[in-house]
Formats: sequence, C-alpha cells, structure tokens
Amino acid sequence: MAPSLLGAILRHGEVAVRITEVEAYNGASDPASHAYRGRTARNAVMFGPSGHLYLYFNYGMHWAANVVCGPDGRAAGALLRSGEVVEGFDVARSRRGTATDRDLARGPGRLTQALGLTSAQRGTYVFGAGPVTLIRPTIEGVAVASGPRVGVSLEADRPWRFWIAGDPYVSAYRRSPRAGPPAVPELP
DNA sequence: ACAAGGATTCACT
DNA sequence: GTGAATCCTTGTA
Repeated sequence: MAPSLLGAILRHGEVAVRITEVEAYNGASDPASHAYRGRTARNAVMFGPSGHLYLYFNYGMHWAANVVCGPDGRAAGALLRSGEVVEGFDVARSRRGTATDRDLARGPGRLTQALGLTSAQRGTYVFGAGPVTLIRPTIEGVAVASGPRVGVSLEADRPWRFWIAGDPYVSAYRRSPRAGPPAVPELP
C-alpha cells in the first residue's frame, strides 16, 4: 500500500499536497509501530478499517499523519513523510512561518502543518467526499526508491521508507542516534 | 503516581 | 553538524 500512495494528491480545504515520501508500519510484526503492543486510546484508529487518518502528536510539538492500510482489526499504516504543495500556497505559507516553498511540506510535521491537520481530523476517511481527500494517480508514472526508516530506534533498517527517486521534495534523511549502526554502512 | 523517551523542526555554527 | 524546545503516551512501581 505505502509505495502506491506516492504521487497521490492529499487535499484539505484550499491546500493540496503531492505525496513524495511515505513510511510503512505494520502493527503486529513491527516493533517500531505504535500498534506493536496492541490497541490503546492513541492508536485505536489504526486498528479500524483502511482509508482513515491516524494522527498523533510527537516531540511535544508536531502532528504526524498516517493513512490506515490494514483491514478492520489488523493495524497497519503509511506515515506521510513529505510532499510538495501544489495548491493553496497563500494558506500554506501563512501556516509555515518563514519556510521556503520547497520546505512547506517537506517533512512529516511540516506536511501536517501546511495542510492544517491536527487532532480535529483524527479518524477522517479520505477516499470519499469529506473535508480531507486523497486521490491516487490514475497512471503509475513514478520511479520508486526505498531505504531505511527515519527516527525509529527499532527495526530502522527495514527498507520500508519509500520515496519518488530524485524528487527535490523528499525530506532529508537523518538516522536516529538510537537506531545503532546501520546494517549497510552509509556512503560518505 | 513517576520517569523516560519519542515515526521532528528550527536556529545557529 | 549540533543542540534546544516541549508535552504526550506508555511502561513500571
């Protein structure tokens, strides 16, 4: 599911973002997933049917958005890590302070801020006519690259981060210091 | 009830 | 490249 979201257009009101980078999390078998230890109040949405938004607050200041991917009862999600604002620049800029246009939605916290996604959108279904919509491209024309996950201390080297190869709107890769040495050493 | 640490960003060097 | 800001969730006592 996760790589199939690359190139999709996520819209909330006037702002629309083209998704350039995602990261997959699979609850039951994935120690890095918020759902690994079972259902809680925070992750409940991920245990529901696919197509809904799992939003969580992180580092005391940022919201991050996942599209729930698994069938009802099995937790899985795709974290929306980065995107390119393609519509609604005035609104997006007003929410993003001094950021350059390239950085308006380049990163998980930046993406939700540009789109105005917070707890108010928790659980929203995105494949219908609701306030938040996600439209996948009719033609698969993107070159997909994959690699280790960002920010997680466990199972970081599962190559479950997917991005559009060469796209300037992909976020900067930074390995978590808690993830230990990389399985495959990074190139200088 | 308490402590730990996090699916990050920004300013500054 | 480094460090600070900041608060919620979770595991353990």
